[in-house]
Amino acid sequence: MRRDVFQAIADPTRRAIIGLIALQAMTPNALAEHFHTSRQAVSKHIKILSECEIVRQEQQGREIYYHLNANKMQEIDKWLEQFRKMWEDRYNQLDNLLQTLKTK
Amino acid sequence: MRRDVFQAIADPTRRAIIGLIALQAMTPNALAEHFHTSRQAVSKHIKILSECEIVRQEQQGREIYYHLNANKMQEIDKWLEQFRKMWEDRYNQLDNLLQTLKTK
DNA sequence: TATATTTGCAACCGATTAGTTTCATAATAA
DNA sequence: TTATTATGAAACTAATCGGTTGCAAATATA
Repeated sequence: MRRDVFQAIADPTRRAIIGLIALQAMTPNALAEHFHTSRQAVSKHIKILSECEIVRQEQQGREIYYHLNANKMQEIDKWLEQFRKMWEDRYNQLDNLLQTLKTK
Repeated sequence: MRRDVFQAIADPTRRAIIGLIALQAMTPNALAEHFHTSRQAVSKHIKILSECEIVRQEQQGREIYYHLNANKMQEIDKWLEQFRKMWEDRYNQLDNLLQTLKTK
């Protein structure tokens, strides 16, 4: 079972879950209300996010609040670092402009 | 067929391909030498990267040089933007420190 | 021309994915 | 105690994924 941040954010539902709990910690039930899938399906997504430490749980009675571990998101940022100079490069900008004109 | 940048970078081989062509445009054959898979398998990865515009091809005779479209990488950076304040937040840093101590 | 090289595509295969339904457990409420 | 509620886990399924082999087309070389 491959379980890393990149595989975790590949799914659009999981990205949405991450976006939601970034604003506010939430329970699985509360999260499920935002999607057109079952509560169990959302729970499976949360499990994947837990396994690669993108979320942390905080038990409160029978409810479990899931928090975002933003530091894990930083791992993706770190990988992007090697390309950052490239998209800021003026030659790359020009190349992009030419490409855009070509497709029009 | 879901085909977006996030799904494209989920596979470690594809991330390696992206890393390689970021340094220098390469042909599929040259790329395949870096992996323990067949040339065709690498070609399939390139196809996926092409379909979501992460790479662009430049034909030269019978060879095809694949270039990185760094601007597409920027899309990921844009998504990360919403979390950037969080991991830079000193409270998040403290939370992370406490979590580290707890697991030791 | 005949041959070798570079590449993409199709068909196939086993493993994984994202969803479902059903069930068990633990905490709260009547 | 007896529901009710919140949750995770198990079993199953259709679709997708990442790999393979074999083949066809186009270009370069002998």
